[in-house]
Amino acid sequence: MSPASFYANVPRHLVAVDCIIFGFEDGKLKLLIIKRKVDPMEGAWSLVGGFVQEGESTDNAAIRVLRQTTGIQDIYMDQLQSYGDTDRDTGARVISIAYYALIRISEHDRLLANAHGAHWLSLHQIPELIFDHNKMLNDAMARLRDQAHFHPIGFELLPEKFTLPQLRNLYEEIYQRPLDKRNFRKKILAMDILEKLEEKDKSSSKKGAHLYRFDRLKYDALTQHGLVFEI
Amino acid sequence: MSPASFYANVPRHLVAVDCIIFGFEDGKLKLLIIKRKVDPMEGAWSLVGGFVQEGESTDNAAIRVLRQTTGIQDIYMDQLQSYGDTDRDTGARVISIAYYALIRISEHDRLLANAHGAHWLSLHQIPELIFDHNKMLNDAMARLRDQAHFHPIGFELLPEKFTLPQLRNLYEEIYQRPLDKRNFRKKILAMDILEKLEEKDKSSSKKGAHLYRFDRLKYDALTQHGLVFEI
DNA sequence: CCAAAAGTGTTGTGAGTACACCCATGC
DNA sequence: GCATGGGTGTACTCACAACACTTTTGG
Repeated sequence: MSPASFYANVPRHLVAVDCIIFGFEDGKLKLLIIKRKVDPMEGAWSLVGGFVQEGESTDNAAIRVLRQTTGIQDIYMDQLQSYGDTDRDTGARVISIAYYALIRISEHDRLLANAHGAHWLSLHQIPELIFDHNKMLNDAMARLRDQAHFHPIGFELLPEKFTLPQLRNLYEEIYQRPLDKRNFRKKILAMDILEKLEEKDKSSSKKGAHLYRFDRLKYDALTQHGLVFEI
Repeated sequence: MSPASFYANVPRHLVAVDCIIFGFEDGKLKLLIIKRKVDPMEGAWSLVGGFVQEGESTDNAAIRVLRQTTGIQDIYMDQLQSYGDTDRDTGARVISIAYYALIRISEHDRLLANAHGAHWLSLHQIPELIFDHNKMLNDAMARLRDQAHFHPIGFELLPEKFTLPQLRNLYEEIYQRPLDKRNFRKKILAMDILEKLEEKDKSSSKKGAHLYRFDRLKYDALTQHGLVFEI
């Protein structure tokens, strides 16, 4: 059997990527979604998605789709899993590979996203999404919780400089449960991976909270020597 | 834009499934692999795989491919992740969705597998596999370790009746480190999810070890009430 | 009787958790 | 001067880890 004949006559499929994009703003976890512009389900809420092109890796497809649809780029992104039920897309048989992403919401991102018709919605206000997108979101939330537990990915959602109350608030959102203030500080500071800055952020209190910066180099070094991140 | 025109003119792709199939025999974790029968790389070692057919979900494709290639069916199987680099398959651009599976190796399975040209190899003896299959295997091992830690999937690899030394041996293989005999017994028995049988297995000692059975119903019930499996 | 694997308890330690008051400052 | 959120220390509990001897029985 020649190579040509092995790969020939094999059915081909539409392959899409869908992005579950998390952000953190005003103390709330948020999701970026858009109004679908094409039939079927035109006008319904949808994750950001698009088709994998020829000669394009699926990872690159996710990056491209995100940039084209929202103007966002250079962010933390990882594959979630693929969704391959035959009837998941009501318009055609489409196999979709879901990616989840974490971004720092800033005015810049917000403006770009808005210009592209994308919206940040609080996780508690997510409407019915098309197809199996709600399931993708649930799976992504579960993955986010799992990842956050043992990997320092929370910092991908915060500005470069952040306060400990902000950081704790973020993890409370991710885990959906309150965390003790003192124990949280103790644990995160004990890891010795944060750089304490002189500046204070007075935007949320009169006293002001110290700003910190995540020291990735230090984190990498300590990880080499057996440090296990855990929050 | 009509539905037809949205999905038309979108490039289509070959989509494969590849199965990382773990078994446990003679106190060793093993992997089921085959000799590839087609070019390119004919004769090289490969994971069990095949193409997703039209009108077939990817989950079902994995089940079908496994059955057709090895005669094995009705086993624990879960999606790992997809692999979408453009040049991962040297014969054509193929997007592959990897599944990992756990099976109880028995004479029955072994004969079937052999008849289909499949071989069980100890994890320490895995040769170079085609394409990115070694990477898939590594990812699957990592997933297996993660899953085994908090989910009772180890039992999928053991016969219905097993001894505690067998069970401990299995986890030592999965984690690649020795586990304390007493602490292991204490922990697993404390969960109260094993049924102790009267019979003993004398195949590996003169004294004989008690046989146990995993009580899934009890496990499910206890899980409802907050039990967290952990080994 | 002895080799070989199965089975059995206790103790120390470190991490997790619970918990209440003072501090700094803008208004 | 007071309201608001930021910051700090201690004590208890429990799960984990370390560890050595007895039991059973086939040969």
